[in-house]
Amino acid sequence: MAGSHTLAETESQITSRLSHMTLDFEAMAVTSNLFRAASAVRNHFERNVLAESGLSWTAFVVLWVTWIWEPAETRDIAEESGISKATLTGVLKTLEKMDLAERSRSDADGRLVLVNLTQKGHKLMENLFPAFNRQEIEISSNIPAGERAGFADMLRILTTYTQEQAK
Amino acid sequence: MAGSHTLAETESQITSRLSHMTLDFEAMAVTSNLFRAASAVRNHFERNVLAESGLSWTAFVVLWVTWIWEPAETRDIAEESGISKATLTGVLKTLEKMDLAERSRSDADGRLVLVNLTQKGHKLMENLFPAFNRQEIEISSNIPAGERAGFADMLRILTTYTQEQAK
DNA sequence: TCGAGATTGTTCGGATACGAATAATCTCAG
DNA sequence: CTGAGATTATTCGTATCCGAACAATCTCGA
Repeated sequence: MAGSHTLAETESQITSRLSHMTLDFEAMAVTSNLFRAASAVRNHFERNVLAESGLSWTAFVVLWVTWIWEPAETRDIAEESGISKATLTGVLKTLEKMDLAERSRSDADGRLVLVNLTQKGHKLMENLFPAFNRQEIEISSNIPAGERAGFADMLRILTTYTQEQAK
Repeated sequence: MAGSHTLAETESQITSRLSHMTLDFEAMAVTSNLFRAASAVRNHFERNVLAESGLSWTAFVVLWVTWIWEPAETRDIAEESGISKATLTGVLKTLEKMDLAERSRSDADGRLVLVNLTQKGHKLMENLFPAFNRQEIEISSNIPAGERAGFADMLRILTTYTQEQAK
């Protein structure tokens, strides 16, 4: 959502379309900006950090989660990555094809599948993750230092609330 | 990214994996929470507002943008919706199949395609959008009223910065 | 006028995304 | 010990999603 129209233009258009209604533009800005920001930041990472490694955003997140919790169970990876198990199966296929991760059956529970990074996968993450964090610092630097924690808190509040509603 | 692990657990794991590096966890929290929040809020909308209409998130956004700027040029819809032109072609096919939108060639410029909502599309949006805004208000109410505008501002700052970098 | 270059929407190939159905495995009450 | 029910990863069908290649159309200098 990287619109070329200004906020004022958009509000004006919306008002003319729904002039008979009362709308909360501030609430609209909160969610609208949330999606625009997430999309823009994600594209930024894909272009500036992930592009050269040939990883998609999701593939990187899966690789990252696996790297942190290795050996990781697929159900946990899916949960932590925010994707369905069905999607994860496909992403793991891609990562195996790239020789970055590998699957193995759990001895303790035959239903479970454990995921590990290959040596190539480890090497990649040891370079990629610091590069990622450098970009995170660069991006965060646009928010006043004193407000960063509060900003992160508000984001977490939104996450918690919407997830709570899901139950 | 809706993890079951606590922030402290994750930080501890990361530190043990990259103990030889200095990482900025606050910057990490900013971007990480941004994606979690966007994902959670989007899922919330899909379940609570979009599910009954059978619209995907993207299909709704495209419909919304078209509705506001109608008749809308596809290049603008793609830009405003944050998707590629290739993706838009597919989504428009879906919307046409659902009899919610329709395409037509521009008389002034034969390369352009103009998009309009059908009567059914208008009717849907006139019900859907207010319902959407009600949810936006509900979600935003979790952020103190005095901080909402500042929060939206910070999100916009992130969007502007990362898009600026793209040039 | 005309044609090289720019712009636009579509197609194509491949990856991501999910819900539902499925097969394999485990649990645990009886 | 056993089998009904629960849990897990995969497969299947369908819809996104994107970059690259493409065809149609427009622009504008010579």
